Amino acid sequence: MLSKKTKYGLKALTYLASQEKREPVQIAEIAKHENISQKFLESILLTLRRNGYLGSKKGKGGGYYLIKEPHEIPMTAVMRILEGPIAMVPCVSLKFYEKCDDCPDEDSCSVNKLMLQVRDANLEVYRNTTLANLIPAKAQN
Amino acid sequence: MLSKKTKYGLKALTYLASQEKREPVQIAEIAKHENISQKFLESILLTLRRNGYLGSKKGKGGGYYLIKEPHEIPMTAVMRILEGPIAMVPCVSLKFYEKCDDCPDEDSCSVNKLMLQVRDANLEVYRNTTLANLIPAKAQN
DNA sequence: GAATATCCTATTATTTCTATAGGGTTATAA
DNA sequence: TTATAACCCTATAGAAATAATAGGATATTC
Repeated sequence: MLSKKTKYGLKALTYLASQEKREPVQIAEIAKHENISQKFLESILLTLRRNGYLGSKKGKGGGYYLIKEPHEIPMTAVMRILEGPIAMVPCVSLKFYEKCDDCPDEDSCSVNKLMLQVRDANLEVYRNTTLANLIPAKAQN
Repeated sequence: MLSKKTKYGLKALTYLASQEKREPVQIAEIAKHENISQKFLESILLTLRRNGYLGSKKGKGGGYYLIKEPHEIPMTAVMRILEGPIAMVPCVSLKFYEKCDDCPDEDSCSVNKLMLQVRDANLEVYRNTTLANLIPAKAQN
């Protein structure tokens, strides 16, 4: 299951990307528009800012805005920041690799074999999709 | 993350599939060979039996065995039985569809759009993989 | 009928996820 | 410089899912 954190983060990013101008958008506005708990969204946006995808401005007229262009934000990055590993098991993870305690030999492990394929299939999608691809047609003009 | 339930189930199925004869294998043997808690494995095998993939025999010389040939057991089925929906969000699930509470319009939802592609990529893998593909080379003779 | 192994239900333990609370800090406008 | 409106940060509690355990019932073999 996709966590709400990731779901909300994606929605917020898309909302920011579909803005005509790259001017700060208040948390409250995003939260209201996307039906998200404001406090929860706050922590999500903070995470995205710390990872270099959002900028923020304090005080009156402040808010969050995209630092990069939507087509420069690949889903691999977003997923890893918000959801964590793309792989379903640590033993096939590129960025979060860990050996399984219970598995003596990865090469002969059926789970490893299957999950390797799944990882590659997912990576293919995430690598070929950027935030720009997620913006609804209506707002793309 | 892949649940342990699914992981253990896959390992058990592979172990059964790699047996030379389709004779009952005891839970204890599978659990020991695959480093799985026996009681936990018991409930997993029971689920697979109830879904028509395993047969069982009680009493001495009893155990579990495959009912179908490995190449007749697609990963789509195994994953749905053990892990649940293949989709990461209910609103793109083929077998477990549910509308999102928070999302007014699926067609314009960026999460929906992305997760649809992810689902299709995963389905492609699971549909083209059967239990037979997971058996280690050593045991395939 | 004794031994063996599955069958079945219920319960507990653990972990992760989601959200909230509440205060603190900082930038901006007037 | 004061009020305002935003961001920043930590802690924690509630809920849900996952993982595992316990104990007895039932069926089969010898």
